[in-house]
Order: sequence, then structure tokens, then C-alpha cells
Amino acid sequence: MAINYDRVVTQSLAKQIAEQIRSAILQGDLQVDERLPTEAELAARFNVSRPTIREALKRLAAQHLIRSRRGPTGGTFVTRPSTEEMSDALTGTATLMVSLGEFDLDSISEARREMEQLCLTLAVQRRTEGQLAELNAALSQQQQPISDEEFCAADIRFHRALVDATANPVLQFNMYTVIEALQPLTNMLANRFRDREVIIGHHQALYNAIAAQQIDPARQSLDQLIDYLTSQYSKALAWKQQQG
Amino acid sequence: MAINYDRVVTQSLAKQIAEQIRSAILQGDLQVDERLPTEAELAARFNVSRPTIREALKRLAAQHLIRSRRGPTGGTFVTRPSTEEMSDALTGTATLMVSLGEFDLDSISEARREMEQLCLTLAVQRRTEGQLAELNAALSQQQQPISDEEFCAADIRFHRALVDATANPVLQFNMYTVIEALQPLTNMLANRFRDREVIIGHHQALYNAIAAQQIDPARQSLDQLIDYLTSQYSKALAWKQQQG
DNA sequence: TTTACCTATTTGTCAAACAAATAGAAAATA
DNA sequence: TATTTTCTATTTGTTTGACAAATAGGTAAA
Repeated sequence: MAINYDRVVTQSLAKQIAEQIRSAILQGDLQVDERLPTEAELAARFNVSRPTIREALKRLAAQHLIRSRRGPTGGTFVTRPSTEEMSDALTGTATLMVSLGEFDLDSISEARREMEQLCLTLAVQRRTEGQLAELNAALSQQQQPISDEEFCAADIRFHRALVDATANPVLQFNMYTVIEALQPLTNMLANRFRDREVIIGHHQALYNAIAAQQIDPARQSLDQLIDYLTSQYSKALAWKQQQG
Repeated sequence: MAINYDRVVTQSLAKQIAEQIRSAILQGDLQVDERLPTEAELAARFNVSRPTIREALKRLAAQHLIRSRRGPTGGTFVTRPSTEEMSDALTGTATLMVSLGEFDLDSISEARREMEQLCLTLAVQRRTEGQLAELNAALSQQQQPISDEEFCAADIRFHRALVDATANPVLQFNMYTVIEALQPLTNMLANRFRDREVIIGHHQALYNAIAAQQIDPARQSLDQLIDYLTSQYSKALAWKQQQG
């Protein structure tokens, strides 16, 4: 435990304290799973009240940097950030930015096309039997008479499995954002029967090419899929604007 | 203002309330820049105390979803998430994950190589004179006798300018992560004179190719740069492990 | 030996108050 | 009248002190 308990000026105490603990974690002064002092002790050391300390800790908890437990062996502990949690948080903000129009459809489509092509190239080379099975499972489920929500969930599973086959956690981390950022739009399409058929067709072609480890057919299928999705998204958005 | 003020069980009140307000924002029930009720009123409506409400609000503030101001016209407002803030937050978590070893060097290098090549291809086609000037400014600064910190900052500016030239905010958003995730490692190299010369050389070649809009030379230069960086990183890491 | 209970510790929540910032109204001044 | 100053109401920021709830470990009873 090595924190500097001094404070500077011109910001709320809680925020300052959160920043200090945060940077102590980021700089490795606080190890993962290390226990912080009790809230009372932190309050004493920082010379603030316990509610103020708690506000600071809640900020960090919201960033998944710490977790708390009650009881004698409880307290506040530094958390090892899991890829999923971070990914979820990232996805949440990305979704918000999409719904607020920070990202336009063209940018999203382009980014997805290029990045997913990139992942696909690696996936074709590296895919394991297990990942192939996951792709197939997602595909099979999409062919069942399922609800819109389930269809979309299966869609996301298919593309995540594709990304997982790159065996590169950094690419995964980034791609999850782009894939899920488009989910609200995919939802709009899922309830149309013809769209489902087309999507499934492209997924099937994609799966076959990945299974056979044929790069060019795979890239072609993905291009067609994204062409199709993009055009449908445009139509759906135009329709929605006309309505709203 | 349309929030459901009911609560469910089995989690801290502050967390539940934060979740509710959060989803109200994400679902658009609370518009951007809309003012939330005062803390006292929220406390009354949720039937909890003000400190509890405040802990909930601090969680949301940590996610840049709300901001607060004091005074008669003050209060709590829904924030439009800025690309920079989100990018910074993302970068922060990515940096943490790198420093905790969640991402290995190979994955980072590969992701950066592939994604930056992708950006480069677009950048060569789309770069404006202004972006060219920014690239040149960063490059010129690296040639000056500056401190290690300034050299690294200029390095990041160079690569960010490259990414900006794609004119695609989604790619920018994702690439910033990958670029800055490597900053700690770049820091380790910056103080060696020979490394600086090599990096500057590659940057110069990269700049020339982008300026001339020649894709293949550009891609080649970037490949060489990343080859070099990767090999140096490996050495630096091995040396560090030997020491520690 | 096992079970039940008790106790200490720590986070979670509440209550009431004061401090600080600040916009707008009111009053004093030119 | 126009301008500056002062006052006041409102809202977040912070403090104090207390009690509730969870829980691990020790203690006493069966």
C-alpha cells in the first residue's frame, strides 16, 4: 500500500481521492487483490469524512477497479479487470454513442467491413475445430424458428466466434465494440423473414469457406454480407426518419 | 424525465439506482442535457437518503454519463459523451490491462500492425493538406533535441494524425487504444539515441509515401517500423525481466 | 466433537446539519 | 436612468454521528 495522501486544489475531494487511488492502481503501487485500508482509515488518512471516501470508492467501483465486501475479512480490494467486463463497458458506451448519432452509419459499416475482413483472414488460418463448432452452432440456431431476440443473439454469437478464431485478444476487445454497436440496427431487420434468409445464406457461405480454409471465398462472402446489411440499414434508417 | 422509481432486491441500493438511471439514459428516456431532479428529490422518489443517491450519481459521473454543477441553475445533467473522453477512458483501461499482462506483446503487435495498415491504406487515399501538415509537425518535433516525454508525445501525435486521416471516427476510436497501449513500451526506447534515429527514419519514409499517395511504399515503411519496434520491445522486455 | 450462539469488524444506509458556489433579484450608487 | 453592489434562494459538496446488515472466528453448550 503506497498512496500519497496529499491533495491539490479546485476539484471535489471525492474526485481527487478517486484519481489518486486510481493512479496508484495504474502505476502498480497497489497490487491486484491487495486490500485497501478500511473506509474509516482512508477517511482519517485523507482527512475527509467517510461519505466522501465512499463517493470516491464508488467512482472506482463503477470502473471495475475495486470491489467491496462486508464483514471482518471484508473491505475494499483491487480488482483484476476481466476482458469481458471491460468489453461490456466499452460496448455500452459505444452503443450510447451510436444511438446519439456520434458515429454515422457509413463510418460504422466501413470500420466493420475492414476490421472484420482483417479478423476473417486470421480466422481462416487459425480456426480450431472447437471454434468451427461454435460457428456452426450459432448458424444452426439461426435456422430454427426462433424469436427476433434469439436470432440477433445468435447473430452476435456467430460473429464473436469468428473474431475469437483470430486468437488475438486485442482484436477481440476492439471488434466486440463494432459488432455490438450495430446490434440495434440488426434488431430492426431480424423480424423480416426475407432478411433472415439472406443473412443465413451469407453466414452459411462464410462458414463453409472458413471450414475449408479458403481465404478468397471467405472474404467475398463477408463483403456481400456487409454490402447487404449496409444497404438494408440505410433503408431502415430512412424509413424510420420518415416516420419520426 | 421518465424513470421507474421502483427497486428490486439483492444489490446495494446505490448500485440499483445507478443502473436504473443509466438504462433510462441509454434507452433515451432521459435526453442529453436534460436536468435530473435535485438530489433531495431523487432521494424522496427512490425512498433513500441523499448520500445513497449521491453514491449512485458518482458511479454515473465516473462513466461520464452525467455532470453536476452547484447553484440555483445547477443540478445534475445528462452528458453527451465526447469521443475524446470515451477514448481516454478506453485507453486507460487498455493501459491497465497491458500493465497487468492481460494482453501479450505478440497480440498487441499483431493487432497494431494489421489495424494500422488498414488505417494507412485509407489515410493515403484521403489525407488532407492539414493532416499532412500535422504529420510533418510531429515528425519535425521528433527531430529536435527534446526530452523523452516530448519524443513519445510527438510519436503518439504522429500516429494519431495518421489515424485521423482515415476520416473514420470508429476506426479512430479503436486505434487510439492500440496506439497508447504501447506507449509505456515506447517510453523505454525513447531514451536511446540510436532508436530515435531509426524511428524518425521510418516516420520520414512513411510521411513521404503518404504525401505522394503511394500505397505500397507506405505499407512497406509501416511494416518495417513495426518490425523494428516489435523486436526492440522484445529485447527491452527480456532485459527488464532479467533485472526484475 | 459438533452445534449453536455470540461478538467484533467492516461495508451499507440514514438523518440532520453546515459550507460553498452561483444566478437572479433587490438595493445602493453614480 | 444606468451601473454596481449586495442580498438571497437554490443546489451540490462535505461533515458528523449513528444504526443496520453481513460475516468470519471464537466461545459456550449439547
